[in-house]
Amino acid sequence: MTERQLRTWENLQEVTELLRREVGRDLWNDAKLSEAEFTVLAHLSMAAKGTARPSECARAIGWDSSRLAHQLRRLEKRGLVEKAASEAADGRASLIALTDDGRTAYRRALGPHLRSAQKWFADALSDEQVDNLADALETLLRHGSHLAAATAPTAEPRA
Amino acid sequence: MTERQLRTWENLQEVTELLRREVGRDLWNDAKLSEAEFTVLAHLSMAAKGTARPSECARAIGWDSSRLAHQLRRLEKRGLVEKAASEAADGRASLIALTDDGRTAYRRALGPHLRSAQKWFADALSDEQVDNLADALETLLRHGSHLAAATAPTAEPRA
DNA sequence: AAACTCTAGCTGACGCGTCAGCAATCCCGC
DNA sequence: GCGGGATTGCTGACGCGTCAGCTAGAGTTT
Repeated sequence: MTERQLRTWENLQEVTELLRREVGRDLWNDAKLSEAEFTVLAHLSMAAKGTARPSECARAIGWDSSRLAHQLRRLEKRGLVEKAASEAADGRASLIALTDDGRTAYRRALGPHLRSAQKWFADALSDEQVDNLADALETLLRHGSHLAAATAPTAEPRA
Repeated sequence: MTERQLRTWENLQEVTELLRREVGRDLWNDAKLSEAEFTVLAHLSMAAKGTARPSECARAIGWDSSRLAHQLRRLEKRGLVEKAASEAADGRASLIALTDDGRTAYRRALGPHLRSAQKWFADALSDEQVDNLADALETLLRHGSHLAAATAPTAEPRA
């Protein structure tokens, strides 16, 4: 790695840690939600009737099932989510549902959260910078997904 | 925020979470060190004689003192760091020192860690993409520091 | 010197995220 | 039908990071 690449890599870590912390703090101050809680509530709010299966939800937001299960336990403790009876044929399936409190909390959080992202991120960059950043991120994402697929945790077709 | 800005913001979060996880995993597999441990060991390795004051170290790596204290406790438990007698005039000061194990662990981790960063980050991007990314990150960092300074936790000159 | 304030350093509580591992269910080939 | 693998969902352990709050020494004010 060149000096420039290394510096940029370090900068990436520094910037993302800063943004993560500050936007997370804003979200907590504005709406008493963590970023993780917001993410789950957002997905459930999109879903028809505010219900979803854990596995489907996990896939949609890119988490593993364990991470989601832990988060659901915390959300349930806060009363923002509840387990619903699943009518699926599959006996393994369960169903999670947004409570009224959960829906309200999400609705109240959405606006401030977007404003916070704008304040810390969008306000800083020109249109051209956004385009360039988007390009680099897409490249990194493709590259990363490609590499990750090679070490796939999902059953790999035996070579 | 425009649609494009929002998508880029979401992509930024997704990419950085991916890189954080994968590079962290590599570091653990290669050298049995967490990213946080590596960061502290790196700073102490730079320092003359492998010793530093907590406050100075925290400032250098951009952590608050609490975060560093917790990490030092874990590092000490692993025997990679130890408290040294401070000869400073200031009775509050303490001194932390790299142990031999700590220095060895860092030396062994450095190469693989750089290779991992190259694999996940530098290999993906063209020189031009790196330049553009560096530009955007610098802008975000300046913007963020500026905003953070306004909400300064450090004693603000009374208005 | 007493009182105030600032700085250095630490700790406990708590939410987050990874990993290893478990139980139940489903599905497929025999 | 039955045994083996895959999928779904969960849990406990443990390291990380934030916050509130504490002690103690240092510098300043009155």
